Amino acid sequence: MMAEEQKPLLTAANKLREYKIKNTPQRQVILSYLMTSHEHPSIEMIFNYVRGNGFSVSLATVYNTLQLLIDHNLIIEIASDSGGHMRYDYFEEPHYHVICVNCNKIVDVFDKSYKRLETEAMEKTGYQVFNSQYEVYGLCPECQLKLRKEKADLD
Amino acid sequence: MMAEEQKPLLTAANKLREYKIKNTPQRQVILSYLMTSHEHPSIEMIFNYVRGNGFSVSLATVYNTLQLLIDHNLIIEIASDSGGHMRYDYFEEPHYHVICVNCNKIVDVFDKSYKRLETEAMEKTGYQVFNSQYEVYGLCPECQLKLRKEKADLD
DNA sequence: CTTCCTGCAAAGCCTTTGCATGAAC
DNA sequence: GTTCATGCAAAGGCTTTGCAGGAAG
Repeated sequence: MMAEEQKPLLTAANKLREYKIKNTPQRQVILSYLMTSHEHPSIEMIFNYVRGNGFSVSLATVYNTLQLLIDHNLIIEIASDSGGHMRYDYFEEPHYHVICVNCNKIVDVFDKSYKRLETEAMEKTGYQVFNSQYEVYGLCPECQLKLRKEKADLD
Repeated sequence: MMAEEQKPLLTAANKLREYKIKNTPQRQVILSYLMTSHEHPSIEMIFNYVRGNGFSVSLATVYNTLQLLIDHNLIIEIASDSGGHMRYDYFEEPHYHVICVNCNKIVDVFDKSYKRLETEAMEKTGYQVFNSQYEVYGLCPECQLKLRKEKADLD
């Protein structure tokens, strides 16, 4: 097992140091949650996670911290549409998201080929491109079953 | 010149009829605005546009109408990030968006090759895919100049 | 004639802000 | 010791809701 997986809080602390962001317990917990879970959590999930692990935190701090991490390009914001709540994701390896429109579960696909379009975008528009995001919307396998069953029950 | 370009309100009315959506002046104006302008307007821009053209409308109706059009897959919502305001776009021909992070201008690129990834997403995740969106973030040519000038003025 | 859209105002919710305390470096 | 993060509570802004009147089909 890799050291990083054993001490996520330490890994997060190091990452903060690397980016010259002042280390606080709240920031370490929030970042380590984003780095290790693959839940793409919402603000509320993050807030509950931090408190649930015995750390004090306020919503204001969650908002502040997420904005800070976004500004440093450590994480990205995902518009999860149905429900209208933003979700957050540690973004080291380029990947795209497949989002369930029913339960909002988000799955990663680690294929960065979509990044190739950044060049085309630059050439066709003259924009100086920094970044791009690809998102796919559909129904996850569980929700496909659930909805099929609900429909069957109506018959 | 094509007929559609001459009578945008009529075209919008027909589109509503085609989708079996009850025709009202507000809906016609909103849809025709989205179909003809390439501004990817925000809620507020739509509200002002409708009133500016001599039609009565309330914010509640703008929200209702946009949600209705989204539910019928006539338009899509774009998360324009900086500023946090949603933008709306008539979405007939598949295309992706290049968004200026400084002035929020959104430009279309009509290359649907990104849609090919939907198949991969389906195979890799088991999701039943409906839809996908690709967005590129950068600086538009005008803002590149503006920011370069501002920087020069500091010297 | 029935359905259901509009628009107002109120309610609701999420996010941001200001400021005092206290922690990080 | 200085800087700056935290957290509370209050303010702010956007979006939704309920309901009465009225338009669309």
